[in-house]
Amino acid sequence: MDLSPKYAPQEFEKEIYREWESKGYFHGEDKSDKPQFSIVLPPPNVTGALHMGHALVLTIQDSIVRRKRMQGFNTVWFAGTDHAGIATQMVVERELMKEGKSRHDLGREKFLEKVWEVKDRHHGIITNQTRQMGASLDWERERFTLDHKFSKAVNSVFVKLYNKGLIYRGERLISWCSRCSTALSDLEVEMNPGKGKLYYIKYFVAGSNCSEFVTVATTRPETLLGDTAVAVNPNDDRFKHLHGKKVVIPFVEREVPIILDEYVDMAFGTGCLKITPGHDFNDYEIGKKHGLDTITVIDKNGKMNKEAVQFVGLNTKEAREKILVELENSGSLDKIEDYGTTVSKCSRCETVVEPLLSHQWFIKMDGMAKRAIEAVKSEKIKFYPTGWWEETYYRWLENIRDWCVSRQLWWGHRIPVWYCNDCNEFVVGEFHPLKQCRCGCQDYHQDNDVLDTWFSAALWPFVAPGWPERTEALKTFYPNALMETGFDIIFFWVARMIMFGLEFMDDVPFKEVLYHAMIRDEKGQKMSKTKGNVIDPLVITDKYGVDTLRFTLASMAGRARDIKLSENSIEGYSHFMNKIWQASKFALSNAEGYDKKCDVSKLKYPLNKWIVSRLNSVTEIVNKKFDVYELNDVSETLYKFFWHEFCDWYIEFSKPLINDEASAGETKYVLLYVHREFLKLMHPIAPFITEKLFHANPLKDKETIMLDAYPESNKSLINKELETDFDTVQELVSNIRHIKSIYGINAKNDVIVVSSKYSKLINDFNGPILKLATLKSIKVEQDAKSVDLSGCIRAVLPDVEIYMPAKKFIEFDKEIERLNKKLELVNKDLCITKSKLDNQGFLAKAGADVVEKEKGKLAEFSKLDTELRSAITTLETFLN
RNA sequence: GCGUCUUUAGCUCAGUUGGUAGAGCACUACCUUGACGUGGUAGGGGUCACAGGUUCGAGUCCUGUAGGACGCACCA
Repeated sequence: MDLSPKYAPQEFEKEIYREWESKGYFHGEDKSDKPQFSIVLPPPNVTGALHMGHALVLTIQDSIVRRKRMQGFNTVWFAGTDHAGIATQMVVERELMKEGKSRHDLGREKFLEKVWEVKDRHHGIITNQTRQMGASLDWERERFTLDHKFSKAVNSVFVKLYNKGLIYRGERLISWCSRCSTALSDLEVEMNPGKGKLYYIKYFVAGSNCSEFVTVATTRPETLLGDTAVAVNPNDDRFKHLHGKKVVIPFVEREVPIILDEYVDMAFGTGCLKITPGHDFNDYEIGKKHGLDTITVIDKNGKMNKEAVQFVGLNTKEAREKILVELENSGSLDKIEDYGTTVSKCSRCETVVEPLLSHQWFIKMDGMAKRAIEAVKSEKIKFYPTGWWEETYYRWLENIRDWCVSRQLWWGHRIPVWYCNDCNEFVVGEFHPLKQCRCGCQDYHQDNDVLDTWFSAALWPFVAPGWPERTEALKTFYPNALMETGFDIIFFWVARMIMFGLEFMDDVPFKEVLYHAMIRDEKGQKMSKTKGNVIDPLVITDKYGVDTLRFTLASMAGRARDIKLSENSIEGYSHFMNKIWQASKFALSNAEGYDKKCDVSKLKYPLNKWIVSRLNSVTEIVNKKFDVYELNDVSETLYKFFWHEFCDWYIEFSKPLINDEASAGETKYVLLYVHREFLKLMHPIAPFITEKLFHANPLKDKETIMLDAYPESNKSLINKELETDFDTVQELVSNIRHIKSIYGINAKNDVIVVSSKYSKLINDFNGPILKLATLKSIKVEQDAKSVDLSGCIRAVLPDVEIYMPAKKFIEFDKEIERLNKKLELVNKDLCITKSKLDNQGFLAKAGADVVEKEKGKLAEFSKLDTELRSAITTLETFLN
């Protein structure tokens, strides 16, 4: 097969993916003798376009999945997309807004038709982009979180929870977004610090004829219309004379009691707190405790309602301004201070949320939360990276509040509750009730609200394989082996999946959870369209190839919480892909004449033994790191091995062997063999380039690399001694290159090496050393006596002395200076080691192996020291 | 306020159970070496935030201080 001169991924990626998918390689079996590996894709929003976050998810999960598949697991990666309630509805509402229309102009049915159209349009986009990333998802099992069967599952869950008493309908204070016009759960509200003011307002004591008053401090004067009490701390002496009295709320002229509650902080503000149970969560609690009325003064559109006397119809901001003016005029406004406060905003649209009293559906969480905590504590579920998220998870679950699951939207799973048209009694059931109501009426209407998107998402691990049907797939693939997701949705999603999994399957939904980092720009800023710092994965893959992006992301997927991504770093990794391409070209163009019967366990040449040993050592590390999901280490290990061992040393050393008939057959085989095995190791992270090159390798042993076996380390092929020896050879070459570089010697020259220990080794590698160190000849001597040292540049490494006759280059003073520098370094090492060994405490308390090691070092450094000194003395005699 | 994490070379980060600090990028010099200039070779560059403590020995363990990030809860 001819390979193009440069790495050009655009030429083969799409075709390879098509081939994989059409041959059904991604599909796992419902029933199989093989062990299962299952994982669900966190379903992307149907309306979203692929961004770097997706690219990271797909890279990590696909890498893990591909390796497991290669390891022989019956592997399924469940594909799906999310209907994403508010987000999707907003997309369509925005489209309508351009025509000056609202969803109410269309009506529920027509509006939903439109949303489905949008869904169908976008679905193809996001799934194709997902394919483009190389994701080996089981598309045959693809689901949509609002498909028919999913709805069945959702209804069934709702009804079961209701029957167990875990779902209830209640009138409560909830966070309301007036823009989205829906209730939100606690998690969908973001608290941001903001600048505000603290207003001090006088409330006159009833019956005092405006002679007596209390001053309350508030950040939201417009809510005073809904005040139903004023609270003071019972221990506060300043207000003892007012206990039992009432004050008059301005404008509405309502008399409300002064109540006593320890909640009030005497030191803050005036020590006097106005209570508005209808528009503040703390006040609501106090109101409940003291049996106060709850008065709502703001409606669902964020406007003042009919309770708001002369302010009816104004929005809250207008109302505040007007109220302040009037308070000022009447002398009731004491003062205004700047005040740093927190503003609660809708996480979706950033509208300020209003606490509102309304009827909603809630799920009781405490019981399920306890089980969910236990599942992690008992390690039925293990978190990766270890030791990071457990605390956060426990804390949230320990303090969990009931989950408000109803949303006043149209797009989503409609709540399976039917109300009698006559008496308003409701029936909870999976289907429209057939029986007549207790009141005798037959007509029902379904609840208008839908469920929080995360309600259905929480069912994903068991609905994906078929629940509520008891399918074979469900039996095989539940619990999932792994859940992989961003830590930002640990509460939204992970915790809830665990709770629902335990509740409905009586088992954890997955055995391990792997959290990945957030992608940021190179400065650590969040990527956002408004900031203009977005790196589009599709632009990147067009330019550098999918494998480049995947490898970059994998290299950065470490334990860190942030990934700072720059195009620069991506470009760097594209060089690695090119390196693989180029080295492959070399290996493959030299394939002709390889020894077909070669057996890697019976190699003749040390160089070939060495690289096979290294391959197996690296394979061991890669597998170990893969097992604990440290993809950054996997990538780094592969990068270093391929570039700095296979290319820099093995390929270079192999050249003389390839040109020698005696060694050519074996060396060519090993070249191809290591190439093929490397491709397999690399395939999970960089699937396309490895598949492409695999087919070009004559040793290819499967129709696709995807289904080939992932390499296992063969320990009998690891030769640590040889690996260490080879380090010495590398050192030798480096030292010679170093001297030559310093003296500017470019020509081939002669070198004498004195070493009793390594003479055989150096002779074994004679040819390659000559080539890499650019030498004419290398002469190996057992001892230095037979060597004429005059005019030699000298280098010393443990058990090896190097002499380079170079009289015409040598500058004796310069050379002495160089060696003295070396000596200084060695002496520093020597000192440290000596002081250790002189230290009685060290000798007494350190482990024997450590002491031995130090002694070895001492011997080595002493020897270097002696040799360097003698070299310097010799040179000095030349000087004099 | 509480919790989790973080501070190592100019930048981005590794650093296993404590045993003399590493990589990539960037930088400097040299090399038009038949796989690759998207390359090669050599090199410079670090009081491991600070202060204590444990230890024969601390980047690594403990305590505190100061930066930084995130999460949770908030005093109206």
